[in-house]
Amino acid sequence: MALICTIPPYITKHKNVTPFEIHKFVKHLCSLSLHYPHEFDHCFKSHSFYASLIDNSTHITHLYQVHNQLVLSGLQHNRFLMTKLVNQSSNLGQIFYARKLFDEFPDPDLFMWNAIIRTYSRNNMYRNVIEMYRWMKWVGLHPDKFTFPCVLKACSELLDFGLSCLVHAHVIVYGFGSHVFVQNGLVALYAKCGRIGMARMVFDRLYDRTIVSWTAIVSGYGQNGEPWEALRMFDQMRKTDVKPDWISLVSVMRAYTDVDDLEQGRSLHGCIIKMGLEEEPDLLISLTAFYAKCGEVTVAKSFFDKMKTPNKVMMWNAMISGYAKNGHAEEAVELFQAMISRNIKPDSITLRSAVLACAQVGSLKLAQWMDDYVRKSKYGGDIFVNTTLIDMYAKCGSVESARLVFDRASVKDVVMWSAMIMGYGLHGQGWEAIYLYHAMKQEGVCPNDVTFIGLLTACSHSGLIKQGWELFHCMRDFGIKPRNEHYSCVVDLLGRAGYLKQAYVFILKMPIEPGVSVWGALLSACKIHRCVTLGEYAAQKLFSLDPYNTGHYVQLSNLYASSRMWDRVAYIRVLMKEKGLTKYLGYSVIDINEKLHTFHAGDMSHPQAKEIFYELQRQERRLKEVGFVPHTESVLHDLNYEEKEENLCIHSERIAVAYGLISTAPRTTLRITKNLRACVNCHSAIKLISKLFEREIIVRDANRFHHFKDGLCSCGDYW
DNA sequence: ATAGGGTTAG
Repeated sequence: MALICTIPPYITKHKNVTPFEIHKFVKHLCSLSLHYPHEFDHCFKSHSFYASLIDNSTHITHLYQVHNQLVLSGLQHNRFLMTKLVNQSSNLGQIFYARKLFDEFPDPDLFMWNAIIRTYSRNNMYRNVIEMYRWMKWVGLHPDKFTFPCVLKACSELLDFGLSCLVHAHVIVYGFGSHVFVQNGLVALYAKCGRIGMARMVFDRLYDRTIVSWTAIVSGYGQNGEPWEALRMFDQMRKTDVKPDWISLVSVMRAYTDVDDLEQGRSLHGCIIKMGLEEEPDLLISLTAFYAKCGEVTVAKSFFDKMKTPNKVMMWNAMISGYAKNGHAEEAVELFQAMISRNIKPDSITLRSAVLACAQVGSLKLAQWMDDYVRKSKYGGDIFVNTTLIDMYAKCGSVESARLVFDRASVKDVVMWSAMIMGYGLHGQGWEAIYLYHAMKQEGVCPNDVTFIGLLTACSHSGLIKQGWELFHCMRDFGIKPRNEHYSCVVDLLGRAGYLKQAYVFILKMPIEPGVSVWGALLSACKIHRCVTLGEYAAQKLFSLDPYNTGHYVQLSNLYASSRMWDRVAYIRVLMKEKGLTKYLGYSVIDINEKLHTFHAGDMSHPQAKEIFYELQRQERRLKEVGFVPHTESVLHDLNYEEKEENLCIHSERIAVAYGLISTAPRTTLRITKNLRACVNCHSAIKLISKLFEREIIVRDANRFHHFKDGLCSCGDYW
């Protein structure tokens, strides 16, 4: 037959056949074979003919046809062709069809088993991988060098260390103790299980290290919080003949991201361009994450915009988390909303980053929207997402909502308990934090260093001096070494109670070098208790440790102001000018009708400015009526503010309060976020306003929350 | 005939 002589070489040898042509050809052959069965015998019995058809098929219907034809030709028990069919089903993502073929095959051999195991591995169905592996051993087959890599991958994804050890034992028993592919799998496996030491041991014993081995160890250190070691290994790799490929560079990029080394990362980016790997989509994601995390959000955004497949969740995640981590919280939220409107499904990491961004925006309305979204998604039970939600609500001013999330979470670990404790601490609810700590121990959860930071902060924010002191000493019972954050809480506690000398002695006895937070706490205490000499000493330490932070100069100036040492106040002003330090501009944000309104000191730019200032005057009159005396010294000399605005005596938080009062129904709680510390004068004024106008007012300043109610503040006038 | 490594992050 002329037809058959011309078509088979074309279809079997030419790789660029379109699916349509195959489809048509198979159909054609099948129909012809019904009419001329004998003429086609030689063709339908040729294995290479079928093999080629299978390899070139691009749609499941092609496979159905080939399978039908195999059955007709009595080849349905041919191991070679049936395995090929399973493999190709796997390539086309047809997991269930692959399994059906496997199940129908009477006596599968090792090839067939490997094919079905690989199918599950490629589709991230790791439980099935293990199930098939166990079954395969049960029927008496020995796993080989093709089985183990898939099984090891499955162990590492399931994070089952016990199972991993068992499989490692099998590797040795079946004689693959020094096979490179299998060993590479072991390196990656131990690294993922957090046993980087074991990973390194396996790696060191490898005598033929490929790029895959190096990538496994570099990424292993990266995943285990040792980016410096990861970079050191990469350096070592470069001294060998092994050439980096794009997958290995993903891990190296991540290490540079973690150590925040913009310069080195940039130079690696240069190498990537030279190697012609810049268009590699997944490497582009790593580059985006790198630039975003290092603060170069514009560069990152340009990569993001270059993205070819706009539904790659990881790219969105890299950009959203990058924005969130660099003070571009609003952009992060906008991008998240853009993602949803484009119908791209966020994953749990997207949600974590978006929630983190909401926490930074500080709007309770936005926080509630985010919470609703999470609850409707399939990540409502995700322990990471819920922990971030707790943190978000606490930072947006509603510790009650944070508690609701905490209570509805079915699984709780240390980090979640700590986040809730930290939330209470932020709001000065020390007793709640301590109750929660006891409840946590009752549940059998062991506290860690972060738990104690939360507890000590809670005690210091609520003035629970004795309790804080006791808790600090409890840390030893859990084998936790105090860090600077812990010490600074204790200094704060002692300072609050007026034990300034004791606080100083406590610092001198610290077994580690006291850091910025410790001296900062001492300076604050000196400001409250007007202790100039010790305060100056603390300030000197701060200036040498953290010379470009304006806040320390402001604190020292406030200390001088509190002691009416105006010449010193003026001197600080000169000092700051000499050092070229500019004062931060203070601003306050209030959320009214789901819109954020930002005010600077003396701000006249708001459309309702007239009404606001009328309200402010009304407030001033009422305050004077009840005998309120402004703390003129701190107002006039508070370096938080621009000079001309100081003269106006109208700080941003007061404007926000005034606007809140005229824009909301009586008794509505006002929630305000301020970028700097609260000033003494505004603090006293708002306390009175909360009583006179019967409003609860919650102000988040740079350090903590102030709950104003009935003329009092939750901070107890110490901050 | 079949294989291995990587990326966001409370």
